[in-house]
Amino acid sequence: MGKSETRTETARVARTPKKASATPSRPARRPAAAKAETPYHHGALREALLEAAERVLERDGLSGLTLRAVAREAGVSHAAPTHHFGDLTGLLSELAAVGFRQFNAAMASSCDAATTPLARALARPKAYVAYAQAHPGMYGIMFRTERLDYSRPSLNEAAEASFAGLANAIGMMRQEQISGDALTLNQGAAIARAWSMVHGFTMLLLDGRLEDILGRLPEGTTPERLFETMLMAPVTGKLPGP
Amino acid sequence: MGKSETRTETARVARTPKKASATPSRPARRPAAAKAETPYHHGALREALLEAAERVLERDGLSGLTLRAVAREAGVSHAAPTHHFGDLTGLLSELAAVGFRQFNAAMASSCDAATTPLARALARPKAYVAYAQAHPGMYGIMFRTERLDYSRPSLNEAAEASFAGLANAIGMMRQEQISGDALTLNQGAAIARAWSMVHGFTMLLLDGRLEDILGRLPEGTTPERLFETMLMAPVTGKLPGP
DNA sequence: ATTTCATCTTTACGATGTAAAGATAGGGAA
DNA sequence: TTCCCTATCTTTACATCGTAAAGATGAAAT
Repeated sequence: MGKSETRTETARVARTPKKASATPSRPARRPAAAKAETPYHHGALREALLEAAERVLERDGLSGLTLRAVAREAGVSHAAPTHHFGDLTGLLSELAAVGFRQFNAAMASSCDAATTPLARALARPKAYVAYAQAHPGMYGIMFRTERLDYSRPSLNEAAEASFAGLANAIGMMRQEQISGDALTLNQGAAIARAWSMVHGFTMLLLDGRLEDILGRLPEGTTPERLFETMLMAPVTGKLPGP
Repeated sequence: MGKSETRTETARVARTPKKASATPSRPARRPAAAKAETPYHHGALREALLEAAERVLERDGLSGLTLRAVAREAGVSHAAPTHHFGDLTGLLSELAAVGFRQFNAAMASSCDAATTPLARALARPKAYVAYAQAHPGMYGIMFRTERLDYSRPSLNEAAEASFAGLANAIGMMRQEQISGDALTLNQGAAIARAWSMVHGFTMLLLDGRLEDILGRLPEGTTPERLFETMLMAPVTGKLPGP
C-alpha cells in the first residue's frame, strides 16, 4: 500500500521545513523582504500559475502542458491548481483568455504604424499570422484545443472582443457601418471569408501543410509573401456570377 | 505489489478458457463456423482495430479515442494494438489515412453529379465541408491532431492525393495546366487561398465559432448558404490594387 | 512431430486528472 | 490580546492511460 505517487514529483522547491513540530525554527512571520518571489502561503498563486503555464507551453509544447507540470513549474503541489481553476479545462480556458488578450493587443497596435490604405488593410491579417507564428503554443490553446469552456466570463469576453475587432475591421474596409445585432448575408459572408482565410492559412502554415506549395514557388518565396498575394489577388478564373 | 492494473479492464469477451491446463475441454481447433466474427488468434486484427477505432471515435469523440478503448472495442487485450501500430501515433496516423481516403472518395464523387459550371465549381468545396460535418471526429484526427506521422507511406500517400486533387481543381478552374513541380506565385496563392478558405471555414464551423455570425444573419440562413455566398462574392470594398 | 515465429496476453511502471482528507496561516470575533 | 474560522495549499489515494517486457499460443515451416 502507499506505493502510488512514489517520490517522482522531482525538484520541489523547499518552502517550509515540512512538518515543523520539533524545532520551530521557522521565521515565525515571513522574511518581510520576500520580494513576492514565492508568495509563501497566500499571495498571487493564480497569476503565478498562469505565467508558469505560459512558460511550460513555450518550453514543452501543447502536449507538455499538464496540470502537474504547471504546478511543478510554479513550485507548488500538484493539486494546488485545482483550487484556482477547478479543472484542466479551467486552466486551459483562462490561459486561452490570456492569449486572446495578447492577441487583441497585437492586432490593435498593428494598425497604428500603417500609413497607406493598402498597408492599413494588410496590417491586421499580417499581425494575425505573425502572432500565431510567434506564439504557436498559445494559438494552439486558443484554436486547436477542444477543451475550452466559453462560459467562463474572462474567456468569453476576450474571444468576443477578438471577434468584434475582426468584424469592425471588415466593416471599415467595406466602408459600412456594422450594426451590432444584425448582418446582411453579404456582410456576414465578408466576415466569414476574411476570418476563414486568415485562420485557415495560419493553421495550415503552423501544421507545415503549406511546405508543399512553398517548395514549388519561385526561389525564396516567404510565407508572408504568399499570404499577401493570396489576400490581394482578386478571384481570378472561372467562378461565374449568377 | 501487483496491485496496479487491478481488474478494471471491464467486459473482456471470453476467448479461451484462460490457462486451460486441467480439463482441456476447449474445442481443440476452432468451431469452424466461426463467421470471422472474432478471428480467434490470427486473422485481420489490424483492420478490425481500425474499424473499432472509427466506431470509438464516432461514439466517444476525439478524447475518448485511446489505445485501450480501441482494444476494448475490438475485444482484445490492451497491448494488442501495439504490435500492429507500434504506437498511439501509429494508430492515429493510419486512421487519418483511412479518413483521407474516405475524404478523397467523397470529393471525387461529388463532381460527377454537377451539371452547370457553377455547380461544378462549388461541388468540391461543399463536399469538403459536408464530409467534415458528417465526420467531425475523423476531420479532427486529420487536421486537428498534432500527433501524426506523415512519414508513414499510407498517410503520406493519402494526404498527398488529397492535396493533388485540390491543386488540380484550382488549376481547372483557372483553366491552366498545373505542372507537378513548379508553381507561379499567383498559382500558389490561388491554391493557398482556396484551401485556407475552405479549411478555415470548416474549422470555425465545427468549433461553433460561426454561431455568432449565423445568429445575426437573416432568419434561417444555413451555414451552407453562408459558405456559398462567401465563395462566390468577389472581393467587395476597398482592397486597392497596386 | 518438432521447431519457429508472428501474434496476442499478462504483468508492470511511471504519468496524468481528479477527489477527498489533512495541514497551515491570515483575519475577524471574543 | 487570544481563539476559532475559512481560504489556501499539501498529502494521500485511485482509476486510467501509454508503453515496455516477458510469457503464452497456435499456424506454418522444417
